[in-house]
Amino acid sequence: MALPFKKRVLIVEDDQEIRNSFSLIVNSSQKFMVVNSYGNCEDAIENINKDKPEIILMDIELPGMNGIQGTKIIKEKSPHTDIIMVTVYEDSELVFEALKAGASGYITKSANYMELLSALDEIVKGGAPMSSRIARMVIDNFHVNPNSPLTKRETEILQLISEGKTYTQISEELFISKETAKTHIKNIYSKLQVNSKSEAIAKANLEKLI
Amino acid sequence: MALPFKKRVLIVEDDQEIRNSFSLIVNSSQKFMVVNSYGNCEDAIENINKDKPEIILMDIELPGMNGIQGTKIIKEKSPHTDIIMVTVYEDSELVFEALKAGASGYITKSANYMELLSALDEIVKGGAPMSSRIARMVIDNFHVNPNSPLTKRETEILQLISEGKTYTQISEELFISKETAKTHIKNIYSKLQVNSKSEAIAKANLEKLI
DNA sequence: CCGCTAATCACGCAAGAAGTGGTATTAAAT
DNA sequence: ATTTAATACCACTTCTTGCGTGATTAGCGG
Repeated sequence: MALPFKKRVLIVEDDQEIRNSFSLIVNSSQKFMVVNSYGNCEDAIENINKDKPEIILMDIELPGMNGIQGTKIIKEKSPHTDIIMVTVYEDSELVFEALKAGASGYITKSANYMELLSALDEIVKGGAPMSSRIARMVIDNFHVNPNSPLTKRETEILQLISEGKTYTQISEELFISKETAKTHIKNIYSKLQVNSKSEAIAKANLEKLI
Repeated sequence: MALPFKKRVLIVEDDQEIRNSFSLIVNSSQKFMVVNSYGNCEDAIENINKDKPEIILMDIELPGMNGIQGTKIIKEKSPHTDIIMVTVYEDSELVFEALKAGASGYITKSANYMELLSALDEIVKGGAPMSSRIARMVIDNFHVNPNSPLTKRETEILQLISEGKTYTQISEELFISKETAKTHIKNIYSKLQVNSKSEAIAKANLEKLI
């Protein structure tokens, strides 16, 4: 393997021991090299244009700015850097926040030698390394509730509401009168116990009705 | 391994050859057995309570009802059956539709012996087998656009709008006057080129602004 | 220091959209 | 035969939006 083309990896992790152990593992590979490591996001952000990492292993719990906030800022400054979160928690809120912030992978600190390197490989080949549990969490998040209280027509209309359509547009699109659209929407509101379009959308997303 | 505890696998696939080859592979494993295989969803749905599969390998392109529609119906009738889509396409629309319908995995027909069995293993241990590209596609879907045209405050307000809040609620929650909330919302509308809350939500989701 | 942007606050008025509360008919499904 | 889903209309109220205008304060970068 051609040495000059090793992928540049940056580590952001406040625990010195973990930092060292990860560095050793990454550097042991023919394909990767650690360009730098920091104990906080602020330093990493400051030096991002100098370090030019292609991949960052990012802790979430950090002194000062946390890893999720840091991920957002780094992705703004360096959009093509892939970030893998490395954390002890598999808490669903944190996972989704991290993914929204721009993370492309999510592994736990218990990752061993092989798991860490295969996560890096996975990133390089355009994938998204995740533990089984995270993968399932993410996929489950897409699932639409099959036990919706809404009828087919109501769901159809709720869908159009979520696309930002007005009463008039909905009625035109479905070839029904505006009054009928209103009736359906009234029924949707009463079933979902809401009283506005945006509340209906919020509830629909929350309960995965669309 | 205890034979009576083999996991029950059902195959829905219209190509006889693929059906046979998948059957052979699955049956070759100590951990899985093919309980039945069908060339269309209709037959699979009809016999679902008799076959009692724990896992279904489901094709998408099928004569009659397609695999996505079939997945929806099967998940209604048998919520605990895990469904893995097996298809030639990795088209993003189809993938997301399949996941919304209730699929827990997504592999391609080119999957070999090992890939197929490890997908089944992955499902059994509560994961979500996917190819690298699909995993990335799914994760990318979470990423929030870091180049939003909106200011921090406007994003904050857009967030509240998406939660179904009224002008009054927004102003109360942010300790600002109703008039100020209106001003911000007007600015949001002009930046997003929309003219209602629900359109703003739609655009925000589309462009991943929140 | 100056200029810009963001964030805040405020008023008014008209038109249209949305929401509330009824009633009612028809077809399909059970 | 009864219920559910889908359709439609009316009347009335309230909220939202469009358009315009103006002003203050804080913070940032040149």
